[in-house]
Amino acid sequence: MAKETKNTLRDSVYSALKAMIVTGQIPPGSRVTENDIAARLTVSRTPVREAFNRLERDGLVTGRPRQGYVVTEFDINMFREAFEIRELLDGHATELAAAAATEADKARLRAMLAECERLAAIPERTNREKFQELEVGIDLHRVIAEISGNVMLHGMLCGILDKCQHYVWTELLWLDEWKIARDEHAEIVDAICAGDASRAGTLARAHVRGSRDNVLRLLQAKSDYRNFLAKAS
Amino acid sequence: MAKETKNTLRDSVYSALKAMIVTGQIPPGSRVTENDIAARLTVSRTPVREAFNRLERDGLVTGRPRQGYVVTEFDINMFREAFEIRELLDGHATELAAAAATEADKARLRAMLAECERLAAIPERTNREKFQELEVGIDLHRVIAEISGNVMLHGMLCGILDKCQHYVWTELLWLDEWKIARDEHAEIVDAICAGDASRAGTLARAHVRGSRDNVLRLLQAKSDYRNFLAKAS
DNA sequence: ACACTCAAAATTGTATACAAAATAGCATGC
DNA sequence: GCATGCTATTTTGTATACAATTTTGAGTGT
Repeated sequence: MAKETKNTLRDSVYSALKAMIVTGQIPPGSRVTENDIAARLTVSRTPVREAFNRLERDGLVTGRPRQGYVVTEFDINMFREAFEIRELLDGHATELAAAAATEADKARLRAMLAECERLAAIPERTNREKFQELEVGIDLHRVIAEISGNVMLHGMLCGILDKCQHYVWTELLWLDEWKIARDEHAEIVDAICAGDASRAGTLARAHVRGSRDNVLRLLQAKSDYRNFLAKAS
Repeated sequence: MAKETKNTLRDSVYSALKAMIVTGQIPPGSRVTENDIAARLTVSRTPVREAFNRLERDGLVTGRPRQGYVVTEFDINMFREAFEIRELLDGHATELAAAAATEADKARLRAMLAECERLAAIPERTNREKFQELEVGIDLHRVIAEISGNVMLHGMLCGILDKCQHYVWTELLWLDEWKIARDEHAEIVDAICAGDASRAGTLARAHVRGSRDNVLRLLQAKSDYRNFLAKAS
């Protein structure tokens, strides 16, 4: 997970809070107070405040003046927007990666695929192992963006993935389209290794659209269910 | 310029600092100390620190622990990256805008074009009026992104434009391709008003590539000149 | 003249104290 | 019983004090 402990408290608090949010330990919609976090991490409020500022800029929490911070809740529309952008950025990054990947890069991607396969092959695996597979699958996209060589593109894509990761986890965990994603990842990596930028990009865009459809279908079902309950009462 | 004075000091400081950086009052590469800014704005260091945190997240300043903040300096490569992303995002946003624009939106765009024309027609205009024209030209892209309806896309594009705006200003001010940009803007707005998403997107992408070429050519010339001087000494 | 060391100054990082505002709870009136 | 208004508590916003670290510069020795 690349859990780097920086030398300043502010960075530690930022990393810790971000991890708690991304992994869903602090669920979306929950109110978070400075004193609370400061006490939990045994630091003063100052570094906590600065961490909140950065998280707000990341879009992971939203804060209104004098009303504190709330872990950002995504609605269906925000997901639609995020995936729309991801299709553009991820597609382009994958094209670039196909043109720029060194042998070491290709080996790295193949290793991540193998790790996914290994985790998928475990019989009667627990949620922990499912989470791990999802995480490696998401990291694959981060690494591809890194290989693209466009640092800004990499940063922006990571930002979007961070914002969605928790939802992707908790939602997709119950879906059974895992093998599809694995196959698509394998195809993308293949195209990159073959240096076929055009094919890699097309595959990546289709993959993002597929993920979007899965997530949106689930969220829509949830929403419909809530409406049904509301009408019934 | 949409100069909104928020109710908290932190936001005011953030806006003020951002404006100073974006307009080049604080030139790129210059070191900025907390005490300095705090004194200039007659506030304590606390809100200044928080503003810095956000600006760092925006990429407008870069800070290393215990070494303070420096206004981010863009090199040629960062511009290449930024324009590469802008081509994707701006192109897509323009496509969306062509499909989503209401009559009020179209009127707004046409008004901005007219304002550009008016500023361009002023005889013997000063730098101030040139700046204004550039600013409206950049704002046009922000507004198009807003009309697209994708809030996240709008936010990301504004972030990129903010980072580049100062450079675009100071560099392009000396170029004479203004009429080209005006004509391209007019064509884009025409396509949007006609509801021709495909054409609007294509035009927008070509326009971004054109801007990129202009900026990169200037920066390259500068860089070559510096190298020439270095070799001569 | 140059390099090196050590101390002093400046600057950031953190904690805490105080002020302002919002929320919550209670009491009062209808 | 419910709504309304006030107070009390909680929580954020800002300022300031202190600690830690980096930078600067003077001074000394070679």
